[in-house]
Amino acid sequence: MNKLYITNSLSRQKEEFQPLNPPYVGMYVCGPTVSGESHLGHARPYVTFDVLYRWLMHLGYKVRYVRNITDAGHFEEEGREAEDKVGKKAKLEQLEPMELVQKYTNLYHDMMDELNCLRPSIEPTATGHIVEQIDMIQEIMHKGLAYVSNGSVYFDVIQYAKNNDYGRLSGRVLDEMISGSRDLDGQDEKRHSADFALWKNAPPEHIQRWNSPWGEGFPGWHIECSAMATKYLGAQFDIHGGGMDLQFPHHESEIAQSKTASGKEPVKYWMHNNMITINGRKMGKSYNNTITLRELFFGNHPELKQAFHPMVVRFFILQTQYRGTLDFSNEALMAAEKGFERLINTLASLHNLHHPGAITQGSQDQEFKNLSNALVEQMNDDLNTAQVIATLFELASRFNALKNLQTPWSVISEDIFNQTKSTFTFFINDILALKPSTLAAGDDNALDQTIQILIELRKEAKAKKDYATSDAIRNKLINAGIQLKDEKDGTVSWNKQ
RNA sequence: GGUCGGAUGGCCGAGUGGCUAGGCAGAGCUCUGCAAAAGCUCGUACAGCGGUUCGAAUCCGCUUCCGACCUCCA
Repeated sequence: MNKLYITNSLSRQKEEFQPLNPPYVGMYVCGPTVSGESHLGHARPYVTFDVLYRWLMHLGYKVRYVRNITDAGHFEEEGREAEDKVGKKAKLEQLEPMELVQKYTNLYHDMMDELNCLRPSIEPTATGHIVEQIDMIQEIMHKGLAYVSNGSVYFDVIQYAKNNDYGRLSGRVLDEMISGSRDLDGQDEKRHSADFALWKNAPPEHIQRWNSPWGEGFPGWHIECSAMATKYLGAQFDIHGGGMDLQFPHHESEIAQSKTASGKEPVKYWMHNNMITINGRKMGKSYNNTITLRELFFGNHPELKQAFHPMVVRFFILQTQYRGTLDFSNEALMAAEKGFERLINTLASLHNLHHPGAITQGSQDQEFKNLSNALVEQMNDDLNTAQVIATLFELASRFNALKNLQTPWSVISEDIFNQTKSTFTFFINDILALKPSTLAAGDDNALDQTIQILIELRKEAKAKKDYATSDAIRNKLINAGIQLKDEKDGTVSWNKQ
């Protein structure tokens, strides 16, 4: 498979990826609502689409990656107590909305850095695009698919559905949604329960409010993504990503808005990552079962037996293909940690492993080549990072065997070795983007030189068969967090525990 | 209630008709002064019941259980 295939939620099938305007690719991913701290569940889409972003660039595409920051309050509009999340929290904490939003935005950025996610090309904020949102709402009104009610503006889903397939993305049938909808207690300003807000009139106590042709208010839940995606990627773009829980109503409504405004199908490929579960249930605010990324990284949570390094978390996420659910547990994370360390240790030792030369044809050259090729095919097959990692482990075993002289060098030619080594390194460093979690030898020159002195002393003791001294040096270093390893070739390496 | 998706060895997770991923844990072996690391070998799993087929974890039907969405949610 030389071409990239991705599962398009629109067709529910794997489709060959063909950009609208190669080599350019426009990719929009729904970002966080910065009214609270990012939790483990949030990490999944950002890691997933970070890998996609990296892979697309590797394939030679020029990618504009847009990921929004939702800093305008979304609200429980059908609940009795409609409320602005950002506004409410701000009052509780006695903070300015902007201050609160800034705090959580900063935290979010820090966590993304920890997870080694590349920053997007553009990171637009909802509050920074009120004008664009109002413009789009007016365009929709001109098209006759929105109406004003008590200072709010609603999208007329019934009217839209007469000429469009509302429900195509999420596999819903409008009639069933109508019959299955709940009693709304007559508080409804909407003509129909399926309609959704484009603009909401702001009650007096609402902190975030902007002037609009319909009075003071704030934008509806879905309009920001339509407006900002259109602004930065055009009326039609290639990829729109996000969590599966956003498929309906958020993305379905986004399509309706954008399509109404521009007359065009906005997105060619919709991609949705599955949820992270905990004890079999989706991790989410409404379930009160979230573990924030900070808690995870520091081990500050009753559910956690220990802290987990961000790279372990990234590895854990990538061990599953993005469309499957991923169940959190301490045991699963700890297993991931062990595996991750093995892979990273191999990578580190590979850096200093060189082919002895003089072998132009190895008995297993073909196998090494097949494994390298498999990595590419597995990425192209809907980003199957689970298989990629499995293949990397197979390569790791082979490299370790070569390093420890458990396999003769005759199995591999110099060329193939160098190629495979570079592919292996590239996939870990640049595609999966996993960084060593521990300080490798050499990163700290002073420490390394200090330890080299101790290694020398121990070597002298060993030469005199003074094992009491040599073992004492090693054991004391272990207590200090430094592990010495006697390598097969007589050298001694070390790493931090 | 409606719509959709799952059920894989002790655990996590790949795999859409035959070639029985991978990781973690476990057992054994090799290497080693001892460690650590590493390599090799082993366990032969696919919710249940039927069916299609020469052959099914993989296709079809039924049953049981679980989850997601339908309301803010990555």
